[in-house]
Amino acid sequence: MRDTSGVSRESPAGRHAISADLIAVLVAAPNGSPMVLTIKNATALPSGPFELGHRSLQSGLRDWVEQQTGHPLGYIEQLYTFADRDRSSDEMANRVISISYLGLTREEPAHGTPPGSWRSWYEFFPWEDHRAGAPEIIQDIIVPRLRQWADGAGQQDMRQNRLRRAASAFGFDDRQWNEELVLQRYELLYEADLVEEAVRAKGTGEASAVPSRSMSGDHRRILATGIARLRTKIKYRPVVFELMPPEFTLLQLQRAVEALAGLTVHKQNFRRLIEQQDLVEETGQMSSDTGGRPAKLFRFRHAVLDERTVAGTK
Amino acid sequence: MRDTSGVSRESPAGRHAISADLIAVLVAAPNGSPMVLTIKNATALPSGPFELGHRSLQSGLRDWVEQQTGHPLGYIEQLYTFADRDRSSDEMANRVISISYLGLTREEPAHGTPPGSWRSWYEFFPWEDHRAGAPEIIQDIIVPRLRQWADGAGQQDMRQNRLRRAASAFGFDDRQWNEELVLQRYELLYEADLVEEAVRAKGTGEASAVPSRSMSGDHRRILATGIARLRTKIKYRPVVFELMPPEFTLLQLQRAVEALAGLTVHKQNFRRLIEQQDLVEETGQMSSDTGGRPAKLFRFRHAVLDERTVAGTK
DNA sequence: CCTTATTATGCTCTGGATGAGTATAATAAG
DNA sequence: CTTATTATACTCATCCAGAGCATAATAAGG
Repeated sequence: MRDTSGVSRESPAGRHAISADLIAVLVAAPNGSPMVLTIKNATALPSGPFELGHRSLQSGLRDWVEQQTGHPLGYIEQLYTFADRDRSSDEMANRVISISYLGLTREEPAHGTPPGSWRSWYEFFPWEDHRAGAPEIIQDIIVPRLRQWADGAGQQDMRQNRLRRAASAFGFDDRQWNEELVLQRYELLYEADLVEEAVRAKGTGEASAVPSRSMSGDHRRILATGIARLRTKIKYRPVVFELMPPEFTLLQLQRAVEALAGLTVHKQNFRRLIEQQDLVEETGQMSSDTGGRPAKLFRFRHAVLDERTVAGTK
Repeated sequence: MRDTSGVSRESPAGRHAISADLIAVLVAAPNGSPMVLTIKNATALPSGPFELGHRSLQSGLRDWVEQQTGHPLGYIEQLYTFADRDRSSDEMANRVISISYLGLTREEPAHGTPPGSWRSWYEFFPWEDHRAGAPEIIQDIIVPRLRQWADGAGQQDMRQNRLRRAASAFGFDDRQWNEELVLQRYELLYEADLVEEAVRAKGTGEASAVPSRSMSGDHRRILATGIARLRTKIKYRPVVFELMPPEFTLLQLQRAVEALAGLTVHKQNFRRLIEQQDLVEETGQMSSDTGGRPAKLFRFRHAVLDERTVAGTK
């Protein structure tokens, strides 16, 4: 605090060498399924070193992703920067700072795209998809094991505390399900040794993780952070449109929102909200893809972005 | 994307050396004035190198701040990570990544505390304080200069666009003032060369900055980010209490919220909101400090934090 | 003692947003 | 020509936030 301000920075003698990584949570939502780009057989998020040549972190990520996927990145947002010591397995000499980003892209690349591949994010978080009601895995597996974990606590008040946190995260004991608590839920499961990563890291003997696809390192945690951020963001900023094709029906838009939120919404109310906010305009075209009455096609009104501080959906 | 996952990370050969800085936006709000800790005669935010010895970024910042200020840090939140090339003046050889944090502390240090000193954040952003109505600086200086700037644009649609953005940021042309747009407003003024930093960086000849205290580098921008984050956060998380003494009256609490938001709130509605959310409990004591009917003293109910996903104020 | 200023606190009214339901229109498929 | 499916228009009740009115409790000044 004394002598190092941001600008008249002295020469960095005495500082340790640190390298920086970019990690991306890349999201697409083709026909109402929320996909995330993974590598290494769906065990890791795409990442790469931050090169000195880049103008900024943001542009470094954008260049790198567009080069790799061949698709433009619609929206980029920084998620979080990690430098925890236990992140890199055991190398102490050189420390890695990981800067994670959320990126939205309009479509998944058509051509095969190994080595990266798109996965539904609910493979990693099966308890997060409530579009067809609360998944059975919650009542059947998660709740009993969390109760067990709470009972395992020493003192009375710690037991109470664990139970309260579990109930509020997973919405039992007449608590309401809150779709935004993705990270809290993952962290709770981690703390209770109910995800594979926790068993692996802590070396706890009896592994009884909740069935779900795990990732290496803390990548699943980063993914949880990205999903949580996106679920809150769509409520007050019109970012869903970054995932939509140029023209779409209102039902397609609704399906995309539902895919992200993991919840269904009331159709009529959804339309009322969208239209009264002037987020979209008719193209004049109709779509009759899936049987039933043909739907009007809409496009996003880009003008709203600088018209006012714009609200999102739902 | 091909071969660098987060975990089986190969040795960092070929990567360039990078060093990391922590920058803190430290906020206190003694008797209803929002203060930020500065150094170097209020031209910079406190910052320091990130050492390898620290367990994590967060704990590194906490250790460092508590050691420097002698006061515990109630709440810490990461703001943003910068690595723009133009941040460090001209040294290209070694690049600095700056990780900025928002920290809330309960009181300003009693003893003198040079070299750091607390300043009202409205010295840096005089246009942000609307507690006594919209400041004159907006109508008298900012709006005309922004109109001038918009008129200076080449094409018609660019002129329109600039005007729309200005009106939405500063709430003129019957637009509503939105206290959360702190960063947008600063960036707009920067773009229009109306803050000293822009004149300095771009070397634009005629300097006609809006009167306000500037900072070195992009520190004022970081401060704007912190204020904006805090103004949104108090609406859905009970973080104001991190700035309050253990016991306080409801009016003191209201004054703190108003100081942060830069707005006045309806007293009765504020109290209704606080009490119906069970955020506070009576201590049984009364305070008769300032004349008038004595007020009940309250304390924050820490239990609410794990009871449920808790809302904030306003 | 009485008036005034100041603050705390209780209560009401109103408009808008939100959640949820009902009804009707337009198409395809059998 | 019936059924299934989707789009789209209304309606209704509830909740909440903004705003105002009224009253209680104190200090200070005449």
